[in-house]
Amino acid sequence: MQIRGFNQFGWYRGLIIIRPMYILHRTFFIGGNDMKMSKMLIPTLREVPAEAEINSHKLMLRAGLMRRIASGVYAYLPLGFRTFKKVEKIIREEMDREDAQELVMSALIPAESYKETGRWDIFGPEMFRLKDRGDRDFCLGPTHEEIFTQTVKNGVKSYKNLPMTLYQIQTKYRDERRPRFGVMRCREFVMKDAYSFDMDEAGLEESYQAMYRAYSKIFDRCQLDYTVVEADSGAMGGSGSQEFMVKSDIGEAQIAYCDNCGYAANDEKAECLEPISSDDVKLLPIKEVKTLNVKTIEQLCEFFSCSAKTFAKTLIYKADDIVVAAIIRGDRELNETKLQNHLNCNELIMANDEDIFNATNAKVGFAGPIGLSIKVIVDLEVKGMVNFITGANKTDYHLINVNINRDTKNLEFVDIRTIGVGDQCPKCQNDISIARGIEVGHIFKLGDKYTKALDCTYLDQNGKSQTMLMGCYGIGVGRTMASIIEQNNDEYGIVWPMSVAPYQVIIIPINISNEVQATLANQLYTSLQENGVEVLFDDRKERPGVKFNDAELIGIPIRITVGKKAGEGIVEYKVRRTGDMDEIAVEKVITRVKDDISTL
RNA sequence: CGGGAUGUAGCGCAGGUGGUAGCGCACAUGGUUUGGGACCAUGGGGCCGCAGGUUCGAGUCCUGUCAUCCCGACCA
Repeated sequence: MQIRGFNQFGWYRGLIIIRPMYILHRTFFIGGNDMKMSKMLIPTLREVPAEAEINSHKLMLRAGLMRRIASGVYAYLPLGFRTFKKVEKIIREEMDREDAQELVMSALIPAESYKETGRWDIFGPEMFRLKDRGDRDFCLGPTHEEIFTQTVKNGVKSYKNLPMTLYQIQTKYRDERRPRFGVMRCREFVMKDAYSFDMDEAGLEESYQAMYRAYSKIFDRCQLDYTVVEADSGAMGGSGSQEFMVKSDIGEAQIAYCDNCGYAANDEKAECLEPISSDDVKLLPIKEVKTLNVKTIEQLCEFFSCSAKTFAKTLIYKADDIVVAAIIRGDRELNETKLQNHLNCNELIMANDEDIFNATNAKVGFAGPIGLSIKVIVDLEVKGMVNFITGANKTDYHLINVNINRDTKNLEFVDIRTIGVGDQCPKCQNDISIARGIEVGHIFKLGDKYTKALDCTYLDQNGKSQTMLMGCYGIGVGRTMASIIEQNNDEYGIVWPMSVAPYQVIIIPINISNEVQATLANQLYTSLQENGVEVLFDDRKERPGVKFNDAELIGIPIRITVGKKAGEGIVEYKVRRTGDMDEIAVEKVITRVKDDISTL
């Protein structure tokens, strides 16, 4: 199927016009010429706006990098936009190095594109939807698998053109239920998304590894401390995916990692091993116990005066309208991703009171594995539990001394719990550690999920039609920028790595009204600019303290102060990150700056 | 979507029991200052989120609504 206005020549013509404008703007013009602070929009704040909670968000507002437009929608101000463009530039360079081709798709997308793969419905309320004047459905693109696949389908016919990786750096729209933490999780955000198209598995693997290399270099160049973790690929299908996680306490994802063997995985994905059961405990006969109004695990612990580990809790879920039961040890957390993958369903929600009553014949709080007629999935760990307590499927009753192998049959045993502290590494059995991370990048082997649905094929050497295999790869640009701040700040403000600093140097004349200082500072400013250094000139009629504080807040790596010794041709040179400070002759500034730019 | 909180000047906040809206910072002008967020004087800036209601009178009381943030649920 062809999208209107999107035929083979249409999109190609579009590229010719749009791409040069876009690239010129974003790649080469990091900024204008006059970098005098007295005329620039850098609205720093002394106090933290009430809207911000985490460090990076507070600092981005205080340093005048951005402002909120609506919940989850932000504007980047001049200083913030410079860093933003630098991150984009790094991404662009590393993508290009791996022979990915840049293009730009539209953000406004007709519904048909998503209807064919079913995602028009699957996305649900997370997709921003709108209609044109002819009442046709459109959306603001949340992600572009369909569009890229269609474009490649129409533009690539032969094995001779493969493999091919395309990417764009473009604004995405997702109507998040709860935007959070400034640009970390927002509703309008810029994403670098790339899509690879290959002939076979081996090719996909190669394209995937190329992106792995590119991503590692990108985050290295941003000086981020990150880990690559195994990620869940269930809902998207495909054969594997990894996330690039920036270690941070404010991260929304939990990572399970092993210091011994290097295993690291998102906790949605991390496997839990089946514990070795000991057989020397005597199995006792089942007994029914009246537990009037004792429903929760806490209440049960108190009632039976024992720990949560002696219970098996039964959770009732609705998987695409089918009611199922999931059983895990009382103190464990159910991993909904694992359960959803096992059930292979689109939607998994906790059942309501009515469904629970119909399924268990009892009020909420008294469900158990024995006598249930619905599908029951039991966590591997429960297999080894001896004489445990569980609901009796009868209001106000529990059963004690239940043993799953003895007392039930035909249940499915699956790993459905979330890994936690005290668990073992699935690879080497050492103790696993848990940390939090911010997902800044995700690489994904999609396989034929989209190419098959959209019939994206090529002709092989034998003239036979084959389905292409696809990978997709995303980086959140704003999120990366915020993560850099999250990992690089101190009590005074941001400490930008040189590679992404909005300016490399800031010149501060102590007293701009002093002619000697003003002249020297101006000369220095001009000669640094002539030498290709990105320099900010604080020519404001402010007291020194104000300028120093602002310079530190906005995090410029090198500060040059022109003060008392201006007459002798001596200035003060300070490195933001280390705090190292010394006085040097003006003539030596250029060399020193160039040196520091290449090493810091 | 459930729970909690907050909306008063650009930012941070104060405004018992109703009586013409204030403070600090920021901003403008003049002056004195100039190596770590100066001081003095003068000045500008407000539909107290919005809409109803009660009242002679509402920032304050009542109802509704919108927005923002936090916790949770959810999630390419």
